[in-house]
Parts: sequence; C-alpha cells; structure tokens
Amino acid sequence: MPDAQASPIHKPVSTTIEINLTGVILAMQGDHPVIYAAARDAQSSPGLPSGPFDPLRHRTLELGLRNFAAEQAKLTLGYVEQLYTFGDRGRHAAERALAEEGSLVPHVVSIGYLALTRVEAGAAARAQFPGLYSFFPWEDWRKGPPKLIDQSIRPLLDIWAADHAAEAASADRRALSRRERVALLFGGDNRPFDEEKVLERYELLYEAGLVDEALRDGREAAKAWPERPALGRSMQADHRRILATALGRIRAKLKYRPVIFEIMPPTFTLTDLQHKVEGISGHHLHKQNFRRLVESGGLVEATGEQTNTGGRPAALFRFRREVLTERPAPGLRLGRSG
Amino acid sequence: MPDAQASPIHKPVSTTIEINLTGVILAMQGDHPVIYAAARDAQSSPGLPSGPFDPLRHRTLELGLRNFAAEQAKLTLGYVEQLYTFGDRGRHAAERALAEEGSLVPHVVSIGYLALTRVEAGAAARAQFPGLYSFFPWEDWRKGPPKLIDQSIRPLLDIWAADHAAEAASADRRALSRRERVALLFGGDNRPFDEEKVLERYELLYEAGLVDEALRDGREAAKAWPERPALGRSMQADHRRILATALGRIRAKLKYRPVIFEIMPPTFTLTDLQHKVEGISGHHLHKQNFRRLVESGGLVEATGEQTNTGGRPAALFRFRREVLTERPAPGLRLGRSG
DNA sequence: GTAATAGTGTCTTTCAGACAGTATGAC
DNA sequence: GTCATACTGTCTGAAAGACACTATTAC
Repeated sequence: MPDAQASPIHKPVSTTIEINLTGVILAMQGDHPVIYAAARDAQSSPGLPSGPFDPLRHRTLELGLRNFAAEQAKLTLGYVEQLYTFGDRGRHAAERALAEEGSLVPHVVSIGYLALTRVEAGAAARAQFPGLYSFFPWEDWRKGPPKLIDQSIRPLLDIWAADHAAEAASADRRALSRRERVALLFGGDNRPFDEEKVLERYELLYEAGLVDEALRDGREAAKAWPERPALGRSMQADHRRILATALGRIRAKLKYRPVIFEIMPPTFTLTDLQHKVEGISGHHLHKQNFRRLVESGGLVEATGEQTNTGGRPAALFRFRREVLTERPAPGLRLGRSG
Repeated sequence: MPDAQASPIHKPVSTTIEINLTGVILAMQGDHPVIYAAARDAQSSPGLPSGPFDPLRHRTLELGLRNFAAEQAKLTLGYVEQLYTFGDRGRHAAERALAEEGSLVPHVVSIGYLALTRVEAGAAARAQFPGLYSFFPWEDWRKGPPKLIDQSIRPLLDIWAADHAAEAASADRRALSRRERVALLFGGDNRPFDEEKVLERYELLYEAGLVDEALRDGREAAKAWPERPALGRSMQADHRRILATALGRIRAKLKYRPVIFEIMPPTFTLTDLQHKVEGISGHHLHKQNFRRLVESGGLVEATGEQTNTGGRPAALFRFRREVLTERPAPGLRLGRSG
C-alpha cells in the first residue's frame, strides 16, 4: 500500500467504482412482515430492488433508490431511510477475480435503504412479497424460542466454538471468544435474546459457514458442514446481509420513533397494532402494558368508530401526529414477553 | 446489475463516480472534546482527514479511512464506525457546474466515519485538535442554556419561521411547520433540549441560511441576513455536516454502548469519567445518579488504587469488560441535569 | 349458553431523580 | 481550622411488568 505521507494529493483512482442502491421494502400482510423480492426464475434466489446510482439520472441517492423501486417493484415509496454502505472487496466473486487481474470491471459499493409501505394484499402480488422470516427463521420468537435454534443452530455453533476454545484462552482479551459471542447473540442459559442484534447473528452464522451469501467470496465456505441444515432462504449478492441490517434497524427504531404508523392503515384497532409490532419485533408483548404504553404515551387517539370482526367490536384508533412535537423520542418503549 | 423483468438493462453510468472517505476523529483534552482538523493555511477553513477510496489500495472502505487517518493525522485508529453516506449533487459547487455541462468531472459521494481515540495532550499537536464546540457552540449546555441560543439563534429563527406562518396553516398536515421544528429542536417553553438531534439542528440552521457550508450549492445562501452573527466555525466541503452527524451519533450511542471507554485512559476516577461524558453529551449530570448507574450497572470496577490531586484522594476504576457478555445494551442510561 | 375477541383495575418491583449529608486529603 | 475534592444514605414518584377480571358481539 503506497503511502503518500500526509500529502493531500492523491493519485487518480485506477479502477472504476460503481455505486449500487439496494432497497428493503417492508410491508405487513396481516400479522406477518413481508418484503418485496423478485427472483429471475424459479431456480434462482430472490433479490431486492436495486440498480446503479447514476448522478445524471438521479438527483440524490435516495431519489435513485425510489426510482428503482418504482421501476422494479412498481411501488411509490413513502418512508425511506439509509441503512449502511457495504464496500467489501469481493462483493461479487466473479468481478473480483477479474479486477485483480487489472481489468476495468467496476468495483461495486452498495448502499442499503429501508422503506416502509402499505401494500394491499393483492393475491397476484403475493408471490413477490415473501415472508421476512423465511430468510431468518431464527428471528421469529412469537411462538416462543424457535426450535431451529435449539435443534440446529446452537449445537452446530457449539462445535464451531469448541474448535477455538484453546486459542480463546490465550488470545487477545479485548475480543470475545466464540463461545461468548454465541451465548450473547443467541441467548439461552438465562441470557436474554436481544432481538435487535439481527445483523450480528447473521454475521456469526456466516462466519461459521452456516448460511450462504450468494456469490460472496468463499473464505469460510470451505469449512464444510456435512449435515448442514437449511437455515433460511438465501438471496442474490449481499442482499440478505442488507435485509438483516434492515430488520435490526427497524426493531431498534420502533422503540424511539413512531415508524410503525408508516405501515399501519389510517385507522386500526389496538390489537391489530400490537400484532403488527409483534410481527416486526419478533416476540410477544404484554397486552395490557402495550395498550397503556400506546394510549398514555399519546401515540394514538380513538376515532370513536368501531369494527366488528367476530367477537366484541374493537375501537378504532388513529396515529396522533401531535406526539411528534410533544415528546423528544416518541416510540413504543417495548418490554418483553406477554 | 441486470435485473429481472421490470427494468432489466441499465445503461452504463455516464459520469465517473468518486467515493470520498471522511473521518471524524474524536478525543478528549481534559474535559473538552476535540477533533482532528487541519487547515491548509491560516485563511482557509479546517478540514477532516479524508481522501478518495481506491479499491486497489484499500481492501475495505474502513481500511481506506484508517489509511487516510494515518497519513494525515498520524494516528492509528482504534474504534471506528461508519456514520452515513452523503451523496447530494452539488456537494462541490464547482464540480457541479462542470458536470452539468457534461464533462467528466467525477461526482463525489462521501462516506462519513467516526473514530474515537486517546491523544496525549502534546502542546504541539493542540493546534490540530480544535474544540468540537467551536463548530457547534449551541450544543454545549454544560454551563446552562448557551446565551447564543436566546440572544441570536432563536430570534433569527423566529423571523425565519414567521415568514412561513401563513403557508404552514394551509400546508400538508404531515409536515411540521417551521415554528414547530424550531421549538422541537431548540427547546424552550418547557420543551426539553434533545441533545441527540445535533444533525437536525444543524440542518435547520443551514436551511435558514444561518450557517455556511463551504462550497455547497447556494440554494438558500441568497437569503441574506444583514446582521448575521457568526454561528460557529465553518469547515471544508460538507465536513461540518459530517461532524454534526458524528456528534449526534456518539451522544445517542453513549446511552447503550460503553463507547466512552474507548476514550478513557486504562484507569480513571469516576469524576473524570463523569466530566468526559458530560463533555460529549453536552450537559451536566447528577453526580450521585451517575455513580450509581456506573457502579451498579457493572460498567466499572475499582482497581484499589487512588489518586491524589488536591482534595480527598479519588479511587481509581477500570472498565469491566465482562459487562459486554452480561447485559444486552450496557451503556450509561444518562438522565438530565445535575 | 358458548366461543371469540376486546378491554379494564390494581399490585409489586425497579429505577431515575433529587434531597442532604459525611470523609479524607493539602495547607 | 479551612478549603477542596471525593463519596454515601435514603426518600419519592413514575413506570415497567405481571396478576386476574369484566364486556360485547356472533352463533
């Protein structure tokens, strides 16, 4: 790596760079979170809407993303937020090989975005909106701890951690051992499962060679697991990693910003609201506490109308925009269980 | 990246794109936060360490940034985190003019980073480490509400908000009015000052034409304030915006991650810890509550040693690494005042 | 009535915020 | 002693978390 010591003059960059914009478009179908993802054909993995940023076509990065969403998913996005910029070399294995031989294949840096939208459950569109948890089955704790974790993930990760137990003892004290990381991220032993650490869990599984990232460099892929189970569906390129980032982000954000209402219809029942929040945060909530939080927190107000859907009619509510000006961080300071 | 049906083929991007990496390197000098920023000469505004990402030289984006920090600030960074990717067209006004005539001047997208480091207060280096609050004097509430806000900022923003009072009433109900935004971001009238909203405040001031962003497009610059006061020092390019992002991020992160210890020496007194946290978060803390939080939260442990610096000797503490594995979000759940 | 869904009342534990005090050193 | 800094004990009120109970509809 040539060091131009403190000189502010840099040689022109010798490979072309391409900026890829990729969007996670999240919606709810009933109580289940879904994302827009299309597969080229029945064989290939689904991919998120994406495309190259072109400063001549797109006035800003975000407008570029909105443009791709409109073209590919046929959706006009409302809420959009930038997540993270992924730039690891080897993002596309094929490109990498070429690039290292000095060709001019562009290096790709991708910027991930999260968009929230309301989608009418058109039956035709359903195939294009797979369930979010089909990609991360270990993240759905609404029916209690997923069996997948106890039956597959933890046993395999224990083997993976045992491999390094010896080194860990002598190693750098600043870094956590593999065993500690597994315990921290997947809970168990009275340790809580922190639903926000979606990306960290995904990266641990990737590091252990238990999930595939299509076309990524095969650093760890050689570590063969003869009886490796299918841990969720994979996606094109690094889209599954971007999706993990999105899920972690929105789970965190629910707690201090009223983003959930971007996904709710204009009026809704509190039970519906609770179920959708549970769908995203991935665990059950205590009903009474949820209602208290949401009502006494001034997040919603009754419309006066009611639904009738089988049992006792439910009161309809709407989002109270005024909270935005009343409280610094209006969110659903959600606790656990219920 | 060719895609399924919707918009399969994208034309090759016709302008070259350059990715700029820019780092905010934050340290403490005593109780005061400082950043690395160098000016070319006495006349020009200071700038953060930065440079173009070159995939042939830098294995990852972050390594590229570390490289520029080493070259320009002569610092080997420890903790580094990505902040945000800024891509507005017109990031460099001069470039923009050329690019719109179809020339091949690159469009610049910049990725901001935050790094935390310990710096020995070498007197020689001091000039290169200006105080953080010299760029955002309205963010330092340690001595109470800054007079600048009451004497300059709020009166000017009130004028700016009054300009739009009429439109606001009729306008889109989803958007907050100027008056509401001012009240929300700068507090007053029994509204709290939310110290995390650093970027939002900066952007409001920028929108109102009260702060300069060197070389940015002059959309709002025409709005002349005849008696405009100096609201903090400006920086090169969009560096001040990146700095605002960094300050907002670390103020938020302090509360749920033990990042402060990246800046602390290996052992420290609780008073010193409190003062440094106050320096970053920008307001005073209640002493007893702070100590209770930090000790009962298991964030620190006594070393058994003591200092003697004038008064009663203070017990020395060190960071307890074990919290990382004990609690999901170990931070200083700081309250207000003191 | 029974099943199904909606909604409430209140207790306990935890913890943030604030009070006012005591302890140990240099001089 | 006085000044300066370090440290502690305890009250209060707001919520988070959990308990069990009542209400209104369709059939």
